[in-house]
Amino acid sequence: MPFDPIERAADTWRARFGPSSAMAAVTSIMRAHQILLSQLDTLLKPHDLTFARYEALVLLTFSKTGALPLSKIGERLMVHPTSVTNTVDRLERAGLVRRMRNPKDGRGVLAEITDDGREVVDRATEALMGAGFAMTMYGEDELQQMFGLLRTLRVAAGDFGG
Amino acid sequence: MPFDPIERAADTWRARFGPSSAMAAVTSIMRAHQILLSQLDTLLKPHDLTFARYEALVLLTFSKTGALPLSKIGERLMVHPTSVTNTVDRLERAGLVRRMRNPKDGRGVLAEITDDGREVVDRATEALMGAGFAMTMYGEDELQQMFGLLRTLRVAAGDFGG
DNA sequence: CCAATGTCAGCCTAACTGACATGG
DNA sequence: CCCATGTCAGTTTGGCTGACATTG
Repeated sequence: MPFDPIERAADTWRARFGPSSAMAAVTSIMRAHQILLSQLDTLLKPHDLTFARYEALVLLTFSKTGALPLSKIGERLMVHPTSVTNTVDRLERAGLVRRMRNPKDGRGVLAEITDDGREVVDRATEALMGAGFAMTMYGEDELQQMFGLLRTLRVAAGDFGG
Repeated sequence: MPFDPIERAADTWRARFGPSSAMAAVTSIMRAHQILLSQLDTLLKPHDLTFARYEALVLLTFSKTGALPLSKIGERLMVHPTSVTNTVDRLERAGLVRRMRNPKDGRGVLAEITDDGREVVDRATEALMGAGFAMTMYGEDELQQMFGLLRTLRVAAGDFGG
């Protein structure tokens, strides 16, 4: 591929419909997501994790007791309740978390990370950090710039602050 | 949600593992993708399109004859051959494209956009542009900045230029 | 009685693997 | 003969809706 397909599309778009920078930015985000997910999942595959499951495991290691209500997990990772059930199901089948009744709320369920889970997440983290999260083409300032730019989108979507 | 969950995770991460800006940037891209896809798909739903199918249709309108080999579509949109087959299947079932034998290569198949397809893509484009591609929180300079930043990632992934 | 939590069944989308038929 | 193109079957993943039981 000798040319940038997104830039090419943006040029055609501009000639046809008008301003195209929003379309080019959106398409770039879509493609960046695809690239990163593919590379991260490849790094995580030897540990039998996907990025979604890895994120859930890391979140559990961040809590004092290693356990969180499923509702909290969904809130923090911003995923649908049924997706949390699904993710925890898979982690539980792999022996990386266990479900417990929430002693403080009979309606709730806690996901608690197991010793195996802690080992797996440590090794997976090592792999991801060794690969610089597939972002080694960026300098520190660029990474912060990207975080800042995208935060505008997240705020507008009502992710937080509100 | 009173605080930024990604920033919170980055702080915990930094205290635990060290530098976290790569992780924060990656997580931001993942979330941005999720937000945009949800909003764009909502805009496209009345037209019975997903963003992936919309992109394929637009690509066809960009070609002189309104037809492209499936292999070309996969290359431009950077998706797997079986995904192209799947996308074209759905578009064909909806009557928006039709399959034709490629006169220049007996192995190949062309997807050609139909008159219905052109009407649908025009109306869908109108909807997306009316909503500013869900990027109205950004100024022109920020959109270009984002495109430029993400291009570094796409180049590193070998998307083009080589 | 209403709200919150989580599960379940079921559906849709997209991506992938491996196998395969066809044609250059 | 090898390569390219596209399809097919089957698997995995995640996201969603709607219904439901349980508990606060």
